[in-house]
Amino acid sequence: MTPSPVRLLLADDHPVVRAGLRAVLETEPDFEVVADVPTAERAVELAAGGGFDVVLMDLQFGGRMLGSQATAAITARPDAPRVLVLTTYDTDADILAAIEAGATGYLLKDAPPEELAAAVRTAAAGKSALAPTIALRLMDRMRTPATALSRRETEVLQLVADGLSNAAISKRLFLSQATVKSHLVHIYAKLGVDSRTSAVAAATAQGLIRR
Amino acid sequence: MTPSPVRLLLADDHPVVRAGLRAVLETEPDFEVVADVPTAERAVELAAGGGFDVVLMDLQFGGRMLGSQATAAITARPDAPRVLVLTTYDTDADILAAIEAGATGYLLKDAPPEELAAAVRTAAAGKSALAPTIALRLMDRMRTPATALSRRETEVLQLVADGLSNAAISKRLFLSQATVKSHLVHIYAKLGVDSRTSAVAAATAQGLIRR
DNA sequence: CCCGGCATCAATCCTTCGGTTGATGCCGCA
DNA sequence: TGCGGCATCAACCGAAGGATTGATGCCGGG
Repeated sequence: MTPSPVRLLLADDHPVVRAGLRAVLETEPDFEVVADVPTAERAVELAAGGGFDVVLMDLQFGGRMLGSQATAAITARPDAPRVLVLTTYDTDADILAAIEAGATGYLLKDAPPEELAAAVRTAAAGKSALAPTIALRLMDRMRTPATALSRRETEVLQLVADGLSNAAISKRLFLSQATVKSHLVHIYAKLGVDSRTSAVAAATAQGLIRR
Repeated sequence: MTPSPVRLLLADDHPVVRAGLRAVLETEPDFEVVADVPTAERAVELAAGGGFDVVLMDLQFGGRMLGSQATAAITARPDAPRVLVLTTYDTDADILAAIEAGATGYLLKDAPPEELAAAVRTAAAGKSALAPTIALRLMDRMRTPATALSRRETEVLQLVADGLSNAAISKRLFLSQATVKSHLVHIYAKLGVDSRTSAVAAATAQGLIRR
């Protein structure tokens, strides 16, 4: 008998990557790449129509909707396909956002083809598929919660990285400057630094915030 | 008659991207993808052996040798193939490094297949092939030298981005703090900002420094 | 040859950032 | 139910960073 194949939807804004994924995945006899789309919006539309088992979703699209938002939109529906996030970078923020959005797995684009195929099968079976690097990262984060910034702290630090002053941040977030400073002090302690610029440097190095 | 095809070497550490480039380029009848390699070192070795017209070279490899170094090594030899740099990011520093290393062209990975093929043909003919975005960038830089940071200024700003204080920077570069501050003032003026953190933000946004 | 940009430094002033201490309310978990 | 983490705010103070002015030597291009 021929088992029913795994039906795939590819979403990535790079034509070359789409072609590469197609080439790599179609060598697997039990995979069928049904469609590939260049935007997150198209992915949501197509996925809503049904007919897919697994969606391979990039996180960074050239603007507009984020991959994590698209992931949330897709997984929110009943009888939704599994979403495998496939991205180049591995910032903590991205990983958590994807997982919270309901992604079944998280892979890096430099993964070898076998790993990729294995992850797709794992995802199709409904099981969680995390790249080894990612898994390690999450373990680390669990083990040392001291390093983990709170939601609010991350928010503040991101604005610092964007070049805002404490005054500007306090206005943006409807806080007093005292609160902003307080958050920063906690951030410094967690990151082991003693200035805003080095906090940004440390956080970007650890992938806690977006560049 | 059949014109002799353009013989290609692909260098990229992402298996998926290599497969994608192969898939995209092999649809062109006048292209022949002779080999693809996952490291810059292998690219230099193979290119040294001859037999290639154009090398498609990634800039970011997963460590060790940089694409720009490999580019320099390849173009340094007599009778070298043309090198087309193909990368995801477009920081000014990367672009200039690649061009100084002797790259014939510079493309972004999100380029559509037609653009890619056109660039390869242009490069094979020995002409310069720059992606529109990149060309614009260079024009901008030429037109407004005010925006261009001097070597020293870039050096200082990079250390600021790394989280160093003025005192630390002055020690690192064997300068007085006055000089560091002076550089910073010029940097602020050129970038149109008024603090170190926003200078870092602006510079990373414009790709003037590494993240 | 001289102008202009780059790199270097000094001295001043003052804004604001950073460190400290201390306090409150809320929520989740044990 | 009470502890601890998170988020919020206040007041204070010292210092680092930023603004300003001004000056020097070097080098390359017009």
